[in-house]
Amino acid sequence: MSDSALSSPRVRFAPSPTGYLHVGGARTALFNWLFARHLGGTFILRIEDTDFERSSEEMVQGILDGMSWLGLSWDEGPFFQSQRLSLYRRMAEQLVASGHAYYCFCTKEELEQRRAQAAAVGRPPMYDRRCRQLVPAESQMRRAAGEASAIRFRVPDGGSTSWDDAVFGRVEFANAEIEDFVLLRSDGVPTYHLSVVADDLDMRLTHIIRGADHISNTPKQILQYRALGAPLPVFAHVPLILGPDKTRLSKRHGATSVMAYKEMGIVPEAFRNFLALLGWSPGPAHKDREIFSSEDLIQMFALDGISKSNAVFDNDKLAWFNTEYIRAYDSAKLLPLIETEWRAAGFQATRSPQEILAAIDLLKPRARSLKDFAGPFRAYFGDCFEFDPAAVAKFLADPALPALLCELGTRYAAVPEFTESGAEEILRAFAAEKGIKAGALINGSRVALTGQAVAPSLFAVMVTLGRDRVVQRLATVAHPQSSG
RNA sequence: GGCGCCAUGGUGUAAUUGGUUAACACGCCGCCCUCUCAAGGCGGAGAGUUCGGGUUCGAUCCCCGAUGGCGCUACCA
Repeated sequence: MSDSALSSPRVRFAPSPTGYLHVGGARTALFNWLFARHLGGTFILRIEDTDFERSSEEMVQGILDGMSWLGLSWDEGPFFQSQRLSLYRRMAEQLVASGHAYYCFCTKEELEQRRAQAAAVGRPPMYDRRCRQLVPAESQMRRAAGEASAIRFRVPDGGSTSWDDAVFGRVEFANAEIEDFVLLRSDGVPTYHLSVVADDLDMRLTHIIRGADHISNTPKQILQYRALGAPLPVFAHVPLILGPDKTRLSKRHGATSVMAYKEMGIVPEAFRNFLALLGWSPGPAHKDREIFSSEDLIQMFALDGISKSNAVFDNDKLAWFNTEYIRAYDSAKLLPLIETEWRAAGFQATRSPQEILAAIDLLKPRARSLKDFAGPFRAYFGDCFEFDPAAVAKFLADPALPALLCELGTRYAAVPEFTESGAEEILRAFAAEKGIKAGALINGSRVALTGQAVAPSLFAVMVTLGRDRVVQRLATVAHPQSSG
């Protein structure tokens, strides 16, 4: 690695648009981004869409959306491999010309058949290298005759290929274990093995930070670097993210695309913070802290903090990060996120901006998700809300209560000033006068005012709602059907 | 099957790189607070570091083996 690699590294995130941005990919992107930002390097986005069958534009958009939701900005790209095919073909031909690759005329069907045979006999299902023997003249003739051919890499017969992984240390593979892999398919489309190194080289990448599922592909790529006489980048393989059952995270574990978490009401910074700490740690100096802003993360991030073992995705921990972030957010910063939820839920806030901000401040300490603001917290932002049947059953079951609440409302209507402490005094005096427990009145009022059994301190709620609304809602409990 | 990688409470991570009763967070349980639910405060359970051998005065840490998990094993990426 050259000095310039350290002073201004170039890294990339290279997803293939065969699915949405999933959490594993998002974390790989995050680590690349943090690494680049930490060192003042360049973060490149490259879309690996050489599998035309499975790639789609919709998925490309989904990946871009996921990236921007997480705040992962890229400096170059997005580049599309589908638009760079000539580069790969040129490199494949160069490899043929230098004797590092050869034309293979075996058809897909033949290969499959031989693989099946090998498996039946218990032999390793590697390509038998039969086209390696072909003399150039014959290859040339068959190609001229229009016979389809792929280009395969000529893997050295003996020895081994190794590298010093920034995460895993020295990793070594015997060349005998590596088959003569296909570089260029017979239709002229490159395989992953070719296009990654062609692009990583062309884009002058200094560090390849990617999932550990690529470890066994790495020697195939290193062999190409060597054949080309090109310097090796630093490889850093990141452990995988597992589901609760410790198998690789997949759809059957539930949400797997990052946008699904957005839709669950997760705040992007919470998700980013959570993701950063999955398989990476800032080290003992920061071991007692877990809430890190992106600036913190950028400042602390280093490859040597990446763990070697796979990590289990823990929804509870993510939920905790989410509550922490929602609570810490300024209500003004929270508002646009909440407005998005309202729009999605078809809810219209009918109160003034100041009232809305005050209500957010009151509610955010007990929000688990942004969704709460468009669901159970509706009553604070408008008059269109529903009564939770369980809450009604729990605190409004006493048939005498509605009339009492209505009367309490008239007391409130009569006082000159409506304050938190004043409202409490009135309620408690009223309870004493009627010979009932204040708690019954308080709990009943809460349901009457918010539709919920759970809410912040009742008198704070009252002040936030404003006297008129309080009086009106206490009165309407007597007629629950006109609650809307 | 072959090859590669990994292994600290249920989960995520620490442990001055061989040196105390293995720490922190999430989750769980209990108590306090209290008008509900969170939050907060206090306390608790939960690992002797997958197992078995070594090396060493001493191993979470080094070595060997076993086991388990994961990854790769395509003209997918």
